[in-house]
Order: sequence, then C-alpha cells, then structure tokens
Amino acid sequence: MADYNPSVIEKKWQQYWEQNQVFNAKVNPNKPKFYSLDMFPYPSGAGLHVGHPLGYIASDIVTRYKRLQGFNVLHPMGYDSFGLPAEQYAIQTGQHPAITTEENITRYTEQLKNIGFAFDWEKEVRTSNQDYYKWTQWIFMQLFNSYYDKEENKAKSISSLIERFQTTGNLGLNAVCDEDTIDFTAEDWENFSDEEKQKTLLKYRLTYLAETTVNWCAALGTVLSNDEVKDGFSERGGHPVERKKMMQWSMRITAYADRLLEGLEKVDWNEPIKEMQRNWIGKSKGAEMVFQVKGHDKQIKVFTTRIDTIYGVTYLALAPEHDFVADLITKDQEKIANEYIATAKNRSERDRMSDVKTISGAFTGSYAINPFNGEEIQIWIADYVLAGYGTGAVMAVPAHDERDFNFAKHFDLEIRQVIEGSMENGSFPGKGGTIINSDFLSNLPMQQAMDKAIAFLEEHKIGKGKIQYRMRDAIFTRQRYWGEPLPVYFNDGLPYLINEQDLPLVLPEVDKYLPTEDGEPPLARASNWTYTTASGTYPLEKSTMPGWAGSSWYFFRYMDPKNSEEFVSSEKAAYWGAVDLYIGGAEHATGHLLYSRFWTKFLFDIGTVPIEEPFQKMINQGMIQGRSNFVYRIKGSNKFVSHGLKDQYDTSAMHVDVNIVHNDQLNLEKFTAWRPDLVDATFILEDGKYICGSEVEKMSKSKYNVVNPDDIIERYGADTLRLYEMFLGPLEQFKPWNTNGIDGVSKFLKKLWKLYHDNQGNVAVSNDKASPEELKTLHKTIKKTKEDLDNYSFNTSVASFMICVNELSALKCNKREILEPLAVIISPYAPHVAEELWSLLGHENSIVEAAFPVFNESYLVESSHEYPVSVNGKMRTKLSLSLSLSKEEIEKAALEDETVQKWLEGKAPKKMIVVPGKIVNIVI
RNA sequence: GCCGGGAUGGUGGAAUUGGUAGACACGCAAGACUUAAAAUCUUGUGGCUUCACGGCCGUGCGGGUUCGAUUCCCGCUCCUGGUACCA
Repeated sequence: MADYNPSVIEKKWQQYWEQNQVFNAKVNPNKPKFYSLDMFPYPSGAGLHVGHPLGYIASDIVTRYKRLQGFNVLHPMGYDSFGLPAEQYAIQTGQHPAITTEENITRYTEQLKNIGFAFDWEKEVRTSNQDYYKWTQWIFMQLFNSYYDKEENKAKSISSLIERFQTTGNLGLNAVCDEDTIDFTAEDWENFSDEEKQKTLLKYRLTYLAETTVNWCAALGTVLSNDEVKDGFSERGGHPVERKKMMQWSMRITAYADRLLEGLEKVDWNEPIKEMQRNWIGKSKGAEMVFQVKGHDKQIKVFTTRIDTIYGVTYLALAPEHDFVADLITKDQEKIANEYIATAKNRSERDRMSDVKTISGAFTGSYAINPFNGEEIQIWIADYVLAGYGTGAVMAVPAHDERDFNFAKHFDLEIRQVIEGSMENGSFPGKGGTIINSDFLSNLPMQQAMDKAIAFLEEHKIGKGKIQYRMRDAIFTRQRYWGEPLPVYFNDGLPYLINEQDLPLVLPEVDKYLPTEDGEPPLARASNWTYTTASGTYPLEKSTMPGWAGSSWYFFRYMDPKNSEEFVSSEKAAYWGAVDLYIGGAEHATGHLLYSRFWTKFLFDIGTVPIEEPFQKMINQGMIQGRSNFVYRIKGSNKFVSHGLKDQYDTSAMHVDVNIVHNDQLNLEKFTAWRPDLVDATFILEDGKYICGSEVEKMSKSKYNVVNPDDIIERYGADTLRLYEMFLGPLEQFKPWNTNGIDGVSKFLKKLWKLYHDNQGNVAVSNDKASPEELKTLHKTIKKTKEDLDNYSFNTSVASFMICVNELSALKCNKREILEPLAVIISPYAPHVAEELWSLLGHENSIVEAAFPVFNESYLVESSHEYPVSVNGKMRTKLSLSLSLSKEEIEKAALEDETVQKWLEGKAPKKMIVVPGKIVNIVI
C-alpha cells in the first residue's frame, strides 16, 4: 500500500516492543542463557554522537541473532551516573548534580530507544540511585571485613583473623599486609589496647586507610588513580597533577595480582588487552638482598631481577626520597648532595617523565659492602631510581643495564663485565650468556647462577628470592561530592563501619559543591554529617568513592536490579553467570576491566557469586573518529573558493559544520544561514559545486564534526543508521565517521522493501515453489550471515544482504519460501523493517520469536566450476568444466584450450598443477 | 625506547586453510524516464597501452620461499594505540 517509510514503521515497532515487554529477560532453566553486556555509559550533557552506538549496535545484532537461535538473552542497559562532569556543572551553576544527571539520562534513553535496541529496560540500573549504591557500600563493608590468606589463596573474614591472633598472634601467618607490619604473639595481642588492635587490623583489611603518595589534582580538588592520569595531567579536563602524601582509603588489589594474571588465561579477550593488563600488573621475579653500609648500622635493601650479575655491581643508587639518604651523606659531600636532593625533589613528576635523557646524581660519600665479595662500593643518589618501586634502591650493574651504564659513563664509574659477550655497543643484558669474573658463579648459565646466588643469600640470611609487582594498591577515595559516601565513621581517629541496617548511607545535601575553606571535601559542608551509636555521636568519612566503585559490579546487579535483600540473588547469579559477550572500547583496559575482575574474585571468595571471571568474551570496538570539513576563505575577503581551486588563491581553511555538507559538497544556502557573518559570502565554484576539504580528527564540538544519530535517523531511519555503522568496516578498526556511503545502505532497504511489494506498492508475495537459483541465493546468504555473525564480521554480512537482494531483484523473486527466511536473517541488523515485512507476510507474532533458518548445503551444490587457467601463475583464461572430471581430464581440457595453446607456442608444459574445484596452473 | 594494531582503486572496504586481487557500496561518466529537477533504472569505471583482440604494471618499500603470495619468512618506511627511567 505504501513506500518504505521508516519514520512510521520504526516508531510503531519500538512501541510494540516496549508495550509487549518483548525483551524482558527471565530466568528459564530450560533454555540456554546468553548474557550480552555493553560498557556502562556515563550520561554526559552532550548526548550521544554517532560513535557511541557502534558497539551497542553490534551487541544488539548478536543478541537478536542468539534469540533466533533459541537462547534466553539478557541484554541490559543502565547508567554510571556518578561522576565529575555533573559535579563541575553543579559547581558552576549551583544546580544539584542529581537534576542534571536525571536530565541527561532522559535524553540518553530517548536517543537509545530511537535506534531500536533490544534492551531490557526493566533491568536498568543507575549507580547514583540509593537502592544501587546501598550495595556498593555493602561490598565496601565486606572488603573492610576481609583479609587475604595466602595459604588458602583467597579472602577470608577479619573475625577469623582475630581468632587466629588470639591463639598464635601473627607468627607464621601467611597473609597479605602492609610492609611495616611487626610480628606479635597471642599474648601481645591480648595486651594491645583497642586502638592498637584496630591499627593492626587495618594493616590486613582489603580496604584500609593509610598515608599514601597520591596523584593530587588541585584544579579538580581531588586525588586521582593512576589510570586517571595521563602524562602528568588529569585524563578528564587535562589539569596538572602532582604527587602528594595524604591519608586515603585504598583497596588491596595487589593481593589479587597473581590471580588477576592467571585469570587472563581463561578468558577469550584479544591478546593486546591481555598484554596491557599483564604490563600494568608488571610481575617480575627476582631477589631482594641487603648491603651493609660501611661504618654504619644501616643496611640498604635492594630488589633485582638479575642477581646473577651480583659480581658486576660497582655502585648502589638510591632514590632522592629514600629514607636513609640524609644519614648517608658525609661531611665532604654535604653541599653537593643536599643541593642535588633539593633540585631533584623540586622537579615535578612531569619534568622527570618528560626529561629522561638528562643524567643526574650525586655521591653520598658513603660506601656499602657487597656481601658476595666484600668489596666496597660507592652509594649514589640518582633520580633514575624511583622511590615508589621495589625498595627505592638499586644495585647498579653498568655492564648489563643500559641506565646503569649511562650513569656510570656520565660519572666515570667502573663498568665491570660479568657475562660473556662483546661490550662494543655498550651495555648488554646478556640473557642466555655465560657468567664470567664471578667467583663461584662463573661459567654458569643465567638461571643456574640466579638459583645459586639466591641460595647464597638465604644461607647467609641477607636476602631471598622475591616477586615484585609494578601495580600499586588502588586509591579508593575522592574529595568530591557526587559519589557514594563511605559507610565509615571515626572514633579517636580510627575508622569503624556503620551498621549494615543503616545502609544506604545517603549522600547529604550541601549548600555548595566546593571544598570547604580549610580544604576539606564538600561533604564537610553537610550539617550533621555524623553517625550515632549507643556510645556516642561520631563524624562520618567526608570523602566519597571513586567512579570505578559503582562500575566494578554493575553486571551482577543487572541480573536482579530490584532485589532489596541481596545485591543479586544466588539463583539469578547462578543462572546468568559470566557475561558471554562484552563489547566496548579498549580505553578501559587497565582501569575498569581490572577493578571489575578484582571485585568479582573477591565476591567469589566470600561466596556471593559463582564466577571468578566476569567477562568471558570481549571485543574491543574501534573508536569512530570525526571527519571534519573545511571551506577556504580568500584571505581578507568573504569569498570562499572550492577545494580543487584553492591553490590558485591565498586562502585560509575554516572548519565548517559537517551537517551542512553532503558528500563533501557544501549546501550554500545553509552555509550562508549558518552564521551572521556569512550572509553575504560569495563563492568560486568548480563544476557549479562547492567542494569541501576534509580531515580526520577527534569528534568534538569545536571542530563542528559531531554527528548526532537523531539527525541520521530523521533523514534515513534507524535501520539505515544501524546497517551503515556496521557497513563502515570491521568493528574493531578505528575509522572516521563519513556519511558518504550512507545512500547505498538506504537504497538497499528500499530495494528490500520492493521485493515484497508490486509496482503499485501493494504487498505481493507468491506461495509458489522457489526456483533452484532463488534457493541458492537464499542459502548462500544464510550460510554467509551465520559465519559472519559467529566471527563478529558485521560489515561483510551487510554486503552479502546487498548481493542477495540484488540477485533476488534480478530474478524478480516474490516467493514466500524465500522472502520469509530473508526477513528473519536480516532482522538482527534492521529489526524495524524486518518486523514490518514479517507482519505484512501475515504473521501475528513478533519476528524475534522466529527461528534462524537452517542452512541447506544441497542448494549450493554445483555440477561445474569455472576454472581459472593460469600460465606461470598469471590468469590467462577461464574454462567451465564439470566437477566430476578427474585431474587428468581437467589437464587435458586445459591443454586443448585455444588461449593455452597460444601461450604454449607448441612447446610441452614443464609442469601442471591441477587443484580440482579450484585452479589450473601451467608452468612453461 | 619497549609492547600492540595497521598500510589494498578517487573513497569506505572485500578476498575465512597460499589458488581468478579490487566483492559490496560511495563517487564519477554516459544513457533512459521527466517540460525541468529530484527520485529511480541501465551501462561503464585500478593505472598505462591498444581502433579492437590483447598486452604490461599493480595490495607501503626492498629481498626471499613457492607452480602460484594481499596472505608465509627476513629487512626497512610511514601512520596509529598503549606504556615509559619498574632495577
């Protein structure tokens, strides 16, 4: 009855899906489950641009496909709604962040619904809702009440640790704790004051309060985690970040370092992301040992991965911040050493990072003794040694370490080779070489020398083998308003948890969202930010949780978002299990993806969830970049010259809104109306058109290259947007958004529509038997689509649909036997038009209840093959031959061919390669 | 510096175990329909060469393996993501 009209049918089906709760997921043990997760969006004020839905479209296609295959699918969406931008906006405008957040969420939801996603909106969660963050706080409490037992390799309850302290103290206890924990007996424990007991327990708790060196961002007024800092600047906003010592809550993620590393073996993620996590965890095996300082009672502890090179040590280097530095400086070195420390300390973290070439250091005047050979070696201060890694001191082996080598060269220190090889090109690591000049280690290969050296250390009680991690414990507090309050109060400066019945601890109202005049976090502005127990009223913690708190467990809450008794019921957690497919950007590789794995492992340890790894399969979508358009203004005029002619004039390029450019052709009317100063603009055209230049840049407002999906949907429809985003190229690849090809996709949908209609626009579908060609086209497409979906190759599927529709159009096919399954296989990609066609075919139910058609090989069987015949590897002619021919028969047929005869020039071929069903190659 | 990813027509991209390079689409050109435009449809379209048949070149560059290489191996160039004195 009508032409293809996406705006009408898309609204219609979106309403149908919503009203009939089509995508509502319920536990159903009779069906296999499939849990598909999209990365948790932060609802920003700018709304969605076309880059955001890329991954959502891909996962939506997969879930719709899985449904057609009989899976029970959970495909939820929600919002990571605590965060900095809403708070910054609140500071500027006084508007409560909850209001802005609500508005942004409304807009996001509307935009997402316009694209026709099969989300189960019943499962929506928002991290800033009380009934959500109640459980974020609850998980924090469990972490506070747990410690990590290395013996059993899992988290256990603090109450069991107390029992242990009461019987044997911490002697022989193998648990993760602070470095400075001292040994104590059961008797000591009994004699501890309550305060001492609490302080001791804090050294074991999986979340603890401690003085830590943090990344302090003054402009944002808060601390940041390592992954929120890029090159010394905050990731959000680009403000400078400095190192500062502060009392902060931390999460003992390092306790899980090994399990986080091992778990990577069990998940199906791409290798680069796994590698990034491995590097971030940074496990290195080595040894820790002490050097006695000559004439001192002090011992300097160093960590090394190359204890085999111990005889090559020619000096020790200490970080300028090392605790011993002041004591080791002798009178005659005082001036020079202290000056150096002062300059090194004043150099900001950023300078130190950006300037790694400059070699600097100072001799302390003191000497240490190498316990292996009794040699005295100089102790230096050097800022290439980091205070935060290992022990803050290194044993320098200039011959086999590049940094030590450069330092030794610069200060003219001894370089002593202890591994066989040539020193011509400076230092070399010499892995695999034989040890020389090393007393009892000489003539051994690296590994054996290490083992022997470690045995020596242990025998003389001066060291041991040790595993070091680069990863630090994760700071868990932010001095901000818009985040989860910590369920903690203070009594005599020591932290205690509030009662579980008092959860959630609701975020209080404040007059302003800024820190107080004394630099306290915004929560200090709240009146009565206190907690009352039977024994009195106490102040509550004033910092809030970081952004990653709420996002580290949201995938569990989606299973059971309204549960008020538990964060997820064990029945639902058991049924839905791990996420089967997680699609999102790679930017979360070392933040969210590591923290989520950590919390999941912890929740597993305490028996609340049945899985250890939350995300079984992960795909990282490539970012969609912006594609900017430019116009060229002749300098000093209001005249613009088309791209092809711009070199004939003296011009300056100007960004132009990509939304008034189509296929790089500028819409002149819209351009002159774009800005007041352009009303009287004039143009120099080429072939009657103004062609714009283009460049790939980040998508941003200032570059006028932001494309809103709503605009595309209004012009072409959501199905076109969905297909086009997929058609753009492989999901994982980075690519610029470019609407130049979108017409092709839109045309394809119109052609598809026409297959089901006659020239008058009436539905015209025949019940006649389909022809072999028609069946072949259909089944070829079924096969290809299925393979592509299984490989997440969405762009090639779209191409195969186009081929299919082109072929069926050429065949003038209108058979139900073909068109019905065709609608089904296209439905994951273009669900609205598929639903409409399905209903036009007379179906009462939704197409999501259909079954994915079964591929039938027999329709594709060919009796003959068009053989490409090559001469010396170059294709010269084609020969259509029956597939039943033997190799010899094919060979004979090929040699008889006219073109082949011509190339042979009467000679006999040297060799013939015949691959039946594939090719023929003749070597002359 | 180190660890990843990539480079194919004017453009986005395809070629799933080495077997017809350029599928599909955009753009462009010509034509049909139209008073005209839009829309739609048809045909052509890697480069060079040829009236044509055809030939030569061609997947970032230089080598190699192979009957045959976009695909495998070695050595480079450029772009891009991560990471950065981690001992």
